Amino acid sequence: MKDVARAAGVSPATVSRVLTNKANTTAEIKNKVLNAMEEMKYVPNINAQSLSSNRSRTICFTIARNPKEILGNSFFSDVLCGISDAAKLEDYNLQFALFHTIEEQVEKCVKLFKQKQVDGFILTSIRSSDKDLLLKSMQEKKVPFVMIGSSLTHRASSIHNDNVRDSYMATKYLIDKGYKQILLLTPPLKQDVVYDRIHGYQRAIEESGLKSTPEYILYCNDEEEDVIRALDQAKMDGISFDSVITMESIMSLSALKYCQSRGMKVPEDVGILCFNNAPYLDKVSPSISCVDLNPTLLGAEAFKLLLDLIDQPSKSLVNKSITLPSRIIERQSIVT
Amino acid sequence: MKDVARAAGVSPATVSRVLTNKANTTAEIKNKVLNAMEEMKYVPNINAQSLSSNRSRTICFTIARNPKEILGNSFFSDVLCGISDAAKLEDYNLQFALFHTIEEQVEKCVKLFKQKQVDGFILTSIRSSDKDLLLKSMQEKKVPFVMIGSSLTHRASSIHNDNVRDSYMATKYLIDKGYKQILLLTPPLKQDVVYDRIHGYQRAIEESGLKSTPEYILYCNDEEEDVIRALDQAKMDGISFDSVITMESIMSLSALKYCQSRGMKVPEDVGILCFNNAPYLDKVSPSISCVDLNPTLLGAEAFKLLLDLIDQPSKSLVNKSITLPSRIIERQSIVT
DNA sequence: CTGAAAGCGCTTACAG
DNA sequence: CTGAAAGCGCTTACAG
Repeated sequence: MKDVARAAGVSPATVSRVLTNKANTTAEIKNKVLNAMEEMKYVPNINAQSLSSNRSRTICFTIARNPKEILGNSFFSDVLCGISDAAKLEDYNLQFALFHTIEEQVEKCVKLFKQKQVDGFILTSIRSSDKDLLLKSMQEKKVPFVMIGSSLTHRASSIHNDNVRDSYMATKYLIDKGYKQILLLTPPLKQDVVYDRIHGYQRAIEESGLKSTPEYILYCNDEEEDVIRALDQAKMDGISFDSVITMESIMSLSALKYCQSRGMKVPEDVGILCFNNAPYLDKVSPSISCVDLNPTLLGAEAFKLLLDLIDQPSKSLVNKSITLPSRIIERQSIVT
Repeated sequence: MKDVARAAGVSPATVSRVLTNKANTTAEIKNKVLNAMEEMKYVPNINAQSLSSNRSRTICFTIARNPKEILGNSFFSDVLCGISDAAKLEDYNLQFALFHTIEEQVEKCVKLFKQKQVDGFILTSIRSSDKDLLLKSMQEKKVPFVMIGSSLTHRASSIHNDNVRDSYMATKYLIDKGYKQILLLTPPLKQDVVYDRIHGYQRAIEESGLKSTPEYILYCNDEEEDVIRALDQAKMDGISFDSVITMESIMSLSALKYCQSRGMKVPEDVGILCFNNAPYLDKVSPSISCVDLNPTLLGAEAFKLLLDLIDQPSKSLVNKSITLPSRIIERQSIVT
């Protein structure tokens, strides 16, 4: 920097000023400095900048619990792409952290912030049971963060889909197609998204004058054998169904496999619909319809919201919450 | 830090020494300092540390070109998990950058390093045509990096599978199962991995006394319609086949769909095998066999190698290259 | 083994 | 609008 200052015939302070683009500077001087920087291929030391300004221009995207599973889910990959592209536009760097326990996450996030290594966080895949601890800790320490997903019990800035509405819409869509006995297949996770979707599903069922029976909600893990077992069990319990909604896209493959192995035709005998788009859904036969949540946009909006929080901490009290639209992608697994 | 020093009754320098764990310190003093840090919940400012020590303890994982496609591939998700866990053990932070063009990547990587924001890079998904520019630029600027994948024409530290051997093994495996007309389905990418696998495939064919015809190597994109079209074209060209190896796991789904729609039974009429494991492969019917490349280990090893490079730059001339084992996961798409 | 001091490369009130 | 100076919070030769 000193060298640039000398080359441009000004003081280091002035170089800093054109760099930060803050105080007004004569166009002439500004150009001289800019040229000098160009010629010398000057690159400012970020650490020095961060130390002085107390800002790192780095945010961190975190995934909690079972990172491997979650990351393999293309939903999160897309979110990550959205964040990355949005961050690039603002010249922010993106850090990435996977956690295996909630305690680890709390500790590390607070530490990263105190260390001034990271200005804020985008939190995702938080279990309901973890939210309490995590959100409270972050808020106490005044760590800026945005959550992907929502919470009934906690006030926090968040970006999310309207899970109740989406699930209502999905269920309604099946009903409109003539399906009457709709199974809801869900992982046994205590997450708000699960509760919300169950709620939306029930609302649609009831509104349509169909009978809402809790037995039609099946809890099972997303491994194939779990899905098959759950469906077999339902059958044995005398539960007949003409369609299935799965909460994870990967579960829909197992549902399809089940139907095919049991001689049920998809979509005529059984319709299949899942949440979240994924690259394999249109490559199986029949291809599987889904509710697309627009994860890339979700990521981009999460970044923008976080930036607002970082820039204007006072506003963080407002806890802005943004709901994004989603849509149904129609494929062969539902009758037309 | 000053406060800690005061509380412990020592100088800041001493605090720094116990922090960096370098110079010898009396156990007694060390404990006093440690206790003081604990009590005050002292967290060192990373930026100051980095500024002084010229080390950021941050590495960056980069994905070049079509990040969305690539990231959705569970291979890279697994690599990322491997890197993340390995980095955590060494208390390193992980930064993440997606690039849309090679020029962008070169510029940004060099900049991040010069800014002292990042100590080194893990490079992946580099096209052969980009390698020249990228590797040369990084080496010229003395930016430490490790490449996932290998290169014939460039000397660089890398972690990779032996693609020739893996492909040879996969082809041999099919031949041993009795398949005689093996189609190789590959994306039209100018990447070493593609060349190597073609080579291994040809070697196995020739060695087994089967005739090696270039028409059995089909180039097509991984979209469903591309795969179907390629297979239809082959058929029209009078190429009959009893098995298919696909280079991308997602392509195997389309190959399966093709066979099923044309009344060919898998695995009896046509066997299917793909490279890279993926969560959906065991959930389709029949489930699809694959060559598992052990991506998590790949990521972990990449990190370790990079760390060596950063710690001992002199050794970077050695360009260590590590080859990891892979294995075939047997599923239903191949006869037993 | 430890302390005082200089230095890392920036930013930003404070004067002018 | 600009410069001189202090300061950000560490590390690390240099003495002792």
